[in-house]
Amino acid sequence: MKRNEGERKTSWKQDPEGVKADILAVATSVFAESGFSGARIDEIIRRTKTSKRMIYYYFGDKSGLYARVLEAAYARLRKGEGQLDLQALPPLEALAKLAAFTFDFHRNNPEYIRLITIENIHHGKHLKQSETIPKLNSQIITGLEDLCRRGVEDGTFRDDVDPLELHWTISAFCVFNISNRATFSHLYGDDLFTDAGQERLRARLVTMALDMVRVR
Amino acid sequence: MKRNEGERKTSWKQDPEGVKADILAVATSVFAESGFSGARIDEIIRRTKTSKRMIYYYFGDKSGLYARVLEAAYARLRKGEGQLDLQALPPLEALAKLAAFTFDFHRNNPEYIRLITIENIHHGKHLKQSETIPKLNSQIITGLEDLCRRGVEDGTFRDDVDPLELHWTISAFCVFNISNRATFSHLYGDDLFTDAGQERLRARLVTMALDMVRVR
DNA sequence: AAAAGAATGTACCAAAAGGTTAATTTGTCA
DNA sequence: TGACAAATTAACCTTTTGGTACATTCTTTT
Repeated sequence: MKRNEGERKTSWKQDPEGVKADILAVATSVFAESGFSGARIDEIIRRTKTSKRMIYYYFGDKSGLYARVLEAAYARLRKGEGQLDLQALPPLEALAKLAAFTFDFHRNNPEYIRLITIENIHHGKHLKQSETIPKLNSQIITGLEDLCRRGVEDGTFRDDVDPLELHWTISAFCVFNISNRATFSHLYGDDLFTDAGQERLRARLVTMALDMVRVR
Repeated sequence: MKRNEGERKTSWKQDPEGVKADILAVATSVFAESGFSGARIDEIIRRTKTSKRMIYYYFGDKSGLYARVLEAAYARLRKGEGQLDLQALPPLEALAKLAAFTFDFHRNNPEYIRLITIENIHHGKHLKQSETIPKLNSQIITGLEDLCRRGVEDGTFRDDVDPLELHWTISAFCVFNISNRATFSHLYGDDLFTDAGQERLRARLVTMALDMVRVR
């Protein structure tokens, strides 16, 4: 695949969307792997079919690229949840499904969580530049509000449940599972990160979520 | 305070421990503020009373310095817990105290959590170099094992409680509260991070911890 | 088909950043 | 007290790194 030294690429197709998508995909991996400051523009470009110039042509600078990567990560994270169709289920079942799904989804997509963790290290400064992300995320809260309202109406939920607190708790569980895996497993062993361990943690989360809302 | 240009410091006291402590304290702040790759050696040294050479003299290189910073952070984190004297309380009360204390302690010492989060971004590679940290952390688990044993004996705890899972859950709650604050509060508002909100979250954690172990 | 503009590749640059060299001062011990 | 080791300072060096200048090729429009 490697071209000879000094040989110049003498012909190509214009493909702005393809180039942007290529860069974004690779940048997602590299940023998730090494953090914002640790990621190297040259490393990103090396794994890409295009040239360094294109990053600056389309994304302005390293921060701009990271902001777009983060945006895409949030979009895909919330897109999954949106497809759950929680309205179709009784409230308690819907909550159980949401919690279990979130756990699995984060587990299967650790890159997104890592990007969010990295963003927190940098005090959320790229997030503040985005206009699309806040809209995306309000959906999950309105979804939970809906769920709680239905639960209260049919008598299965207590009436003092805070949807935001519920979301916070589920997120804490699912995010920690990814973001602190390296140190936790090194200090305390792998037991909770085996398939069996993860199933136990997921069951624990579902139990906790249901206990938070259920009438006593 | 600024000395004139070119003026050379012509007299000083030797103070290895003081210099090391100075560097460690400043490096803790700078690493916690900017991450490992984002932190600048020059910035660390600028906030220090000593000169750049001293970092390399005492800590080898940037990674070595970070490893020591992380070590110190873990030590102070666990030291707090060690002073709780949980043996003096009935198991359920002891667990409630531990959970609430951990929540407050992490909240009051966000730098340590940030350092651990940063270490996770870097896949725990500095942690692997440390020999003292694993020993420190095993204490918290043996403490919880003790607690569970006492609880089972006096009939207040179920007999299938996993101390490690308990620790994992408490950590998830307390760590997420710090590590994801920037993005969470930006997306969903500050409500849970006000004093009142934090009290609710702490109460929630205690409830959850007790529910995990209590006989039904 | 010519011109204009968008997209792309290559070579290069200036500054930043981690790290080192060499000299100077302080402390210790025979 | 004088030599030797430890501690410290200031200046310097090398590589890395994000970013840019400029030329070239593709695409569209007139």
